[in-house]
Amino acid sequence: MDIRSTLNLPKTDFKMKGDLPQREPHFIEQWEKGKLYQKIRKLRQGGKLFVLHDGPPYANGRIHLGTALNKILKDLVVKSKTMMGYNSPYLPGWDCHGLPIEHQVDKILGDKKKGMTKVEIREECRQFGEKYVAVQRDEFKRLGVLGEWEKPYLTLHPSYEATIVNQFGKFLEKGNVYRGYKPVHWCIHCRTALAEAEVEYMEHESPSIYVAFPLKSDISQKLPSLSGKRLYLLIWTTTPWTLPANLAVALHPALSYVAVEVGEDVFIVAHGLLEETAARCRWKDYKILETFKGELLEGLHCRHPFIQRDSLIILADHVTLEQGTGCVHTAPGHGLEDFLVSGKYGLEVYNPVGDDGRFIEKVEYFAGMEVFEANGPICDLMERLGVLLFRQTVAHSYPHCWRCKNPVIFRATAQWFISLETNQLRQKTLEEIRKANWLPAWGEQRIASMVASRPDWCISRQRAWGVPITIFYCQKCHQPLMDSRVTNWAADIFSREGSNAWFIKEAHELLPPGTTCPHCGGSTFSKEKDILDVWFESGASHEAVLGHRSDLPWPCELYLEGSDQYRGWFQSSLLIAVQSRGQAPYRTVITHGFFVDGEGKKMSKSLGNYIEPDEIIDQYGAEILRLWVSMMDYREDMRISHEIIARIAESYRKIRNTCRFILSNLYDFDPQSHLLPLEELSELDRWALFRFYQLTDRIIKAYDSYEFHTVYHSINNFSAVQMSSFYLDILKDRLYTSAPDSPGRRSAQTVLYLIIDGLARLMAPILSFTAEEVWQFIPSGEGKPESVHLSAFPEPQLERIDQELISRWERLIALRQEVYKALEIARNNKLIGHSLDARVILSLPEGWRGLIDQYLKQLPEILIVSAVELGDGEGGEPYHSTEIEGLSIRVKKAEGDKCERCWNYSPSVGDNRQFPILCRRCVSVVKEILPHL
RNA sequence: GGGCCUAUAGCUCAGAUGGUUAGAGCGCACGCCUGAUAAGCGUGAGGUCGGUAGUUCGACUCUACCUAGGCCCA
Repeated sequence: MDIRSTLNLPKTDFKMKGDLPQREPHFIEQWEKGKLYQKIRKLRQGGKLFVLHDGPPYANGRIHLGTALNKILKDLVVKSKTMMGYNSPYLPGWDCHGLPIEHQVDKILGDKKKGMTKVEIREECRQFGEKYVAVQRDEFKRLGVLGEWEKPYLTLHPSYEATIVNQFGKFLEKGNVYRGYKPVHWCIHCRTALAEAEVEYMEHESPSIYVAFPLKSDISQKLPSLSGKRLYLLIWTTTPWTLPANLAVALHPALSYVAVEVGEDVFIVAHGLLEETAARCRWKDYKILETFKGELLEGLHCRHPFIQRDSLIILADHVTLEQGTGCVHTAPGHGLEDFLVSGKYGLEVYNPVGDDGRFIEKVEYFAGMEVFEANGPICDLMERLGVLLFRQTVAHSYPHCWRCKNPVIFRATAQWFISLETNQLRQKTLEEIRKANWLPAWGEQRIASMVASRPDWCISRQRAWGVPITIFYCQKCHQPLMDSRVTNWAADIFSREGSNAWFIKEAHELLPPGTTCPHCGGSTFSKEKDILDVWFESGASHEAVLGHRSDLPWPCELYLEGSDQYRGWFQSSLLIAVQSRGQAPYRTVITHGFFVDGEGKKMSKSLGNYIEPDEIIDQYGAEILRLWVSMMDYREDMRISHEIIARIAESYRKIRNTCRFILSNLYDFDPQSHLLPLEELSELDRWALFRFYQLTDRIIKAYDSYEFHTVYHSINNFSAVQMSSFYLDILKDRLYTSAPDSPGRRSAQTVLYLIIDGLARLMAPILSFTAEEVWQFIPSGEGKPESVHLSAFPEPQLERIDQELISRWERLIALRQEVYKALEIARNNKLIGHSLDARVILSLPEGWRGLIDQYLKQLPEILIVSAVELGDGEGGEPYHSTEIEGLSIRVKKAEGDKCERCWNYSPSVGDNRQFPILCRRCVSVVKEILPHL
């Protein structure tokens, strides 16, 4: 007789090896063909809404780990909310306009661009953007992310463009839009503004000069000892050509300054830079007359060194002791920091330099001169005037035009701004920040302090690829036509023809008929050339996407992006929403950290620590990437390295194998007919089920609070500890050796079925592929949906849990751990190999007698040994437990022979003449299975 | 340089309101099994909690500073 054929050994087609890179695409195909996403929508129709509004990624390249991580997190949220019963649609979108795309297209076009019209260039950009939308869409789908991929929202859609213009109109309408000046990088060769991304830093030679600004104000009140002296503030600069635009000298409020007497003159410089300055200016004998903080001089005036004009002394935090004199020449029209600080003092953003890089007419001495050429003459003049104390040439890193490679200048140009003060926009925005829920909580303070201190929003970009700023200029009086009626008219046209209309049509074709200039009555207009900042575009997404469909209401529940978006999308969205609706577009904002390498360092292609999503997907599967995302606490930076990925892949195998083992023992289980009620389950099985209920509760709570790493750790622990090493290990004997339909076996199978059914659901948001695969192998219970993603999380059923039962079993487990230490010693002494070789003799402390008496019969099963006895036993020193005081354990070789069927040792083996190789228990089972024998 | 954040075993995480020998899983080492087998089981070795100085009877947990790193600004 073949003994093995009388056993119920595990059987399954569920593969031990995941083969995820091969298997996953099949599931994606299956989901698409089966219209899974649409079925989910239908199923959840009418359920409570939970809308995560997708922040549009930028469509200018393939996805990287950061984008993958963001999309996976969103998918975890949407899937988990869906399985909690919410109706949680996911409409993805893309940011398609803007410099990064135009810049790439510029590179591709090269010189060809010069002969092209704006419309033609824009067409190239559109194709580029759409190409990457398609690429990224496939990459996101490959990650297992479910959503409305067929009809995503794109910022280049005509309807979206119209929304942008409408939203701009809201700012116009309330008077928040104004025209101002702001310094930008400017290439005088190409005669164009450059973005930061378009300048390259290269070595450049500049003059390095020290210039004395005579103090004009009377200082005797503040520093009487200096009264009557010839005082100068000494500044340092490497751009003499910006001196004609000097309007101020900045000091640091808290730094220490000195007034040093050198002959007849007294110079004011930072104390920390005195030595260096003195050496350069060749001051042989100098004397410190006074020491004071920079803030003391605030508001006093100097004279400009060669122009009949005053220069204000101001305070600025950007003043440092790195180089110079601690007194910083400030030209609001030629420096960003200068510009920002000068706003506080109401200084004019004065720019005396034209598009061609030449000084304008009214500049004394240097009108018409090109700025770089003016450096020498300016220094010569100052030398003659005796205000130049030092002059040298230095080589330093200086911005150059990425295209023509010439040095660029910083020059204020006309820009459109949105005022944050008009209508108390800043104030209202801060109030809305307080009302929203920020995760992590510190995010609230972070964005609040940013909004509180940010300058007005500069919305102008001197570019082609974007939505135009829909403002016209009267040809007659040159006043801008700022009217939301005009804006909305343009929006209407855009909604039909797209924003290209602005570049194709003439101004009069874009204006309501009969439009006249409110200032002069003029009726001919020209179009603004600037386009809108792309942050304005993506910031309008809530208006474009939400509030138009019943399942996508405004505001939404959640925004979920990287922590860089406090400055970006969270803020631009908020400003637009507050302006237009007086309310934040989101109730909750979650941020995640950035991915870094195994040492916590930023990844870069040049450092060689860069990992592409494809590397992981091709080698391990998207599932491993999903598991990585879930394992990490995303609120902090997330480390990734080949080691980390390898670890994850290993833990995946453990989870997969646990599932496989459970499935392999359900091959003959039909839940419809074999499922036993709770009361008929064995105590151990109930223990397992209760632990699973607890797990369910913990996991659902973790999902609900977006703590996915807790889900991962819980599942991991459960499958390794509770299941694999304890429950399943014990169960093998019962599953394999009992009669197939015996109550004990069906009891175990009932619990295994309930656990695997629930586990598949609980892990589905994270392990979307594996859960689906497992799902297909689970015997069909009542009303089992075709996809795990159409199911719901299991009920925790906490009320069914018998806490006392659990406590009793916790003690039994503690005992088991101690017995295993004793078994290990016996194993090392070659007394036993397998634990079934052993007979265990327990000597119990007082408090354990009752419990063990109660479970004595079951102990061999629980301990997986052949026999357990109570008493002191004989021979040698027993193992004294360190964890349970008073417990000692003896391990002996089991008595009797090994039953060839169940591998337990028993004196009963050999008793039965018909089956001499079987123990008593197996004899009866075999007789039951094979009654004819 | 500024704002915000992070720092617990090789890896990923736990460690309310400060209080016994700092926990888990994985990995690792060694062993067992060969009826979960490119699996399963067991035992064990690994941290003094980034550093320094404080507060306290007592700090991984509070304070300051420093170091390393991240995001955003400059």
